[in-house]
Amino acid sequence: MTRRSRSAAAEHRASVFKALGEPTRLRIVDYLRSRTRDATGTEIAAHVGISLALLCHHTDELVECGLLTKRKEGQTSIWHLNGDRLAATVAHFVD
Amino acid sequence: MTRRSRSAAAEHRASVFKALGEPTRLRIVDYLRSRTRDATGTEIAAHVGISLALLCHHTDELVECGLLTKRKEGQTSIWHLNGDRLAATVAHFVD
DNA sequence: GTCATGGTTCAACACTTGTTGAAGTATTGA
DNA sequence: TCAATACTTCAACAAGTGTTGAACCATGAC
Repeated sequence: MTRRSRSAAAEHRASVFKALGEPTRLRIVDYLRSRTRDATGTEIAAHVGISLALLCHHTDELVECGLLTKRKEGQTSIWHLNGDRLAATVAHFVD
Repeated sequence: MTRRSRSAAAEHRASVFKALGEPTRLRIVDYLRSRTRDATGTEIAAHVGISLALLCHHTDELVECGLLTKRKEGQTSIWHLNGDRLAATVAHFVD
């Protein structure tokens, strides 16, 4: 691994931690982890206790860093937690 | 665990992730992890490539969330990474 | 078509954060 | 005592962030 790609990897790892460093977003991730199935926007918003507008803002960040993916079914958005990405990021700190 | 302490724990977990979510701080933590011994302020600042003033600012945050502890030997500050705290925080995401 | 539902985008705001350079403090050596 | 070292604190600034409410856009039911 080159110096450049190593630091790029560090930047990306930091972006995941940054996303997790916001209590509301951490609750979104925790909620998705606690379920076995993916969740709709309204489900998440209701569970976390925030508006859909705010949910959109936070899910944008979580998608940006690769922690969440979205698919649309009709008018409903369905969110999927990328567990591998999460595991890979924290794996750095596990011996 | 009560609802209150559970959310307090989540807040604290978020504060650790927030600290790790800044590339410069992540590099400080990575550097301390890569060493076997604790490091002085000048060592860290030199390795990470930042001023002592900026290092102070970032170490404050890392101490605040319990990731780092400091001891003084004369005029030198020596930083110790709290590996247990780090492991405990990310353990949540490891099955 | 009308209406409700579920989501997205926008503008605006207060607040926080990373960074810099300069000034200040404490310790050590000559 | 003088000077150097190793931080620490301060003030200031630009940039970014979380939150809100309103407006907007699709989709589905009737």
